[in-house]
Amino acid sequence: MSAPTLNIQQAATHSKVSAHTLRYYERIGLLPTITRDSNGYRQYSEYDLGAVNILLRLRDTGMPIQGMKRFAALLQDETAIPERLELLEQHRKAVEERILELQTNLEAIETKIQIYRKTTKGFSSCKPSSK
Amino acid sequence: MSAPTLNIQQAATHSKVSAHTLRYYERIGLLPTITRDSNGYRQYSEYDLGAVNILLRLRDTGMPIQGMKRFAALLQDETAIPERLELLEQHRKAVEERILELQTNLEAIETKIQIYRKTTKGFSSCKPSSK
DNA sequence: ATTTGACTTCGAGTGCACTCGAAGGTTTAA
DNA sequence: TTAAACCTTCGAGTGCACTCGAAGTCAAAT
Repeated sequence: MSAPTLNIQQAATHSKVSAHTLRYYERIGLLPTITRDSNGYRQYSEYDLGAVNILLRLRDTGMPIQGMKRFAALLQDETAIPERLELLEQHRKAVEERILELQTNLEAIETKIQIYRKTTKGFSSCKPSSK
Repeated sequence: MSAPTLNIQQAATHSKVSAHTLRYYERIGLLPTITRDSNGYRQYSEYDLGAVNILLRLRDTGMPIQGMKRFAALLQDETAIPERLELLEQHRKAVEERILELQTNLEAIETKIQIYRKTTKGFSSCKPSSK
């Protein structure tokens, strides 16, 4: 058995993005390795799906398209493992900082929630007794 | 002593946003309580700065402008404490989910980092001995 | 008296990341 | 053989959240 390939709709379903987005990513250079069948239809290999997967992880952790392009370029250079590592480690740091920032802001919101809870508690204490 | 007010530049510096953004927020209805001096200059009260602060917390945790508008409207209704509470609690849930999602994606990225580290380790083990 | 600099409104422009739709080619099923 | 259900390219459109700049007003300093 040869390596199975997926068409664009299957790849889209598998990766949880739209086919439109997969075409867009390819045309801006994020996915340079997608091959075509005799009709010009895209064929997504296991490798391609892996590339889509990591790119979406980067996107979903806030990396802008420009950063994703840099990583995609490094994926094309098999000797660029240290550079990939550096990019990912820098990004990991950025994401960790982003999580901390979210947690800080979340705490401020929770403080506000507590204040509002006390306010409504004050009102509810005026409710008539059960008797 | 009367309540001190800040001009737009001071408010911007204090809140870490641009004066442009403060005017934008006001004109889209996020800040309906800003008063003006005799020249039409904006005066930011303590209350206004508090409103800006919570709105920015909401923004920085991913709430879209539409949601911020809803909260700003509730701030105008002093009887709407339970509604404010509900909005903030829903948002808190959304932020907690976002943090979990970030952590999941971060783990996937860290797995990739580990793989790359092993690859480079393989190469570095070919280094000549110190003797 | 005039220059500096901070403020005002208003509408237009920017950057990002898609998202869509038109026009056309191919395979599949009725 | 013709209709449906895919796929293709291409350029244009969308939504979001600002961001900017022009034209004008006003107060303080030179």
